[in-house]
Amino acid sequence: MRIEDEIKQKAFKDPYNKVVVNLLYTHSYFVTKQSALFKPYGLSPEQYNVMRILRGQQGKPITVSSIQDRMLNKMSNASRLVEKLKQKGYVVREECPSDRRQVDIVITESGLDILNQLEESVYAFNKTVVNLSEEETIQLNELLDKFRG
Amino acid sequence: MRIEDEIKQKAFKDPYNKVVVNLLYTHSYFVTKQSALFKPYGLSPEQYNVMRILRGQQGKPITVSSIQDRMLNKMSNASRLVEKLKQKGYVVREECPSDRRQVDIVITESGLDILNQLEESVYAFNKTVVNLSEEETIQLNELLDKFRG
DNA sequence: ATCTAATAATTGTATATACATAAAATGTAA
DNA sequence: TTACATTTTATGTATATACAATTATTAGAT
Repeated sequence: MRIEDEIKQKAFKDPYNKVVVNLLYTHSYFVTKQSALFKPYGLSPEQYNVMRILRGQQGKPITVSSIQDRMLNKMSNASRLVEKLKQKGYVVREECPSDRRQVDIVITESGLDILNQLEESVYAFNKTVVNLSEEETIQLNELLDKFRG
Repeated sequence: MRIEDEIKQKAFKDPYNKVVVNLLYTHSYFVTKQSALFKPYGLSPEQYNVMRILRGQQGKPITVSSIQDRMLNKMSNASRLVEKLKQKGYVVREECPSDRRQVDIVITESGLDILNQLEESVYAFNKTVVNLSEEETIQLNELLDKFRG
């Protein structure tokens, strides 16, 4: 459905102003659907994402600021998010030996378990929710990459 | 820059899983930049959007629930957002005569003023921040529209 | 060695979001 | 009319976000 019809707006000034609204609206559409996926596990989407970052380390510790760098939402608070994951037992936090300012984070077995449990349903959900052919999806990826300059 | 490099992830399972991350990441990239635009005016992006919805009514009142329908973020709280705009003097709220459950909202002169002041810089910002040609932008709009099924 | 600046993480605070519930008004059926 | 469900808005609450400030540590300059 055209974005103009969805939000009942007559027209946009130009494609640039339209695409900005389209990005915001499509994001909201997606995260609203996605939230149901994570809710049963007591994880927020960004918490899931951080767990994936940690798993990608394959046992190697990663500091809080490196997590922050890789997070999808740069403005969120890695320190507090990690604290939430620690409370659930999904990560451990330990002082970095080489630099005592830093804190090393590692995912636990329990964290890996929950990630594996979630993984298949996340993959299936993503494929289902994106109403595009594979070629269109590749094209959309290219345009989004270029969008950010 | 490719999303894999930006978030330092090696690869994605398939284009669908990649495009989901790309959408979230690009959204965050955009709203982070955008926030500086609205801050001097004491408005959040969604507050600006609601003011635009109200202006689109051309003086005709609109109910809180109709505003909610047209908001970009469906989960946000139109009632409280309208209250914030009222506190700033940008909207007035009055009981709907035909249905006393409903509340009619109308933008004020002061609200229209601030909107006009913001408009040019928002248009210019949007055109600048989107690093795409006009054709690519049109294509991205089509793909986002289709994305939502 | 000491002073200063820079960095890493945490904490504080105000606002926003997500979601459930409540309160008021209306519509409908008996 | 009464009873009950539905609709519309507002409120309550827990969590998340945005951003400033603080604390602790390290790096670099003199």
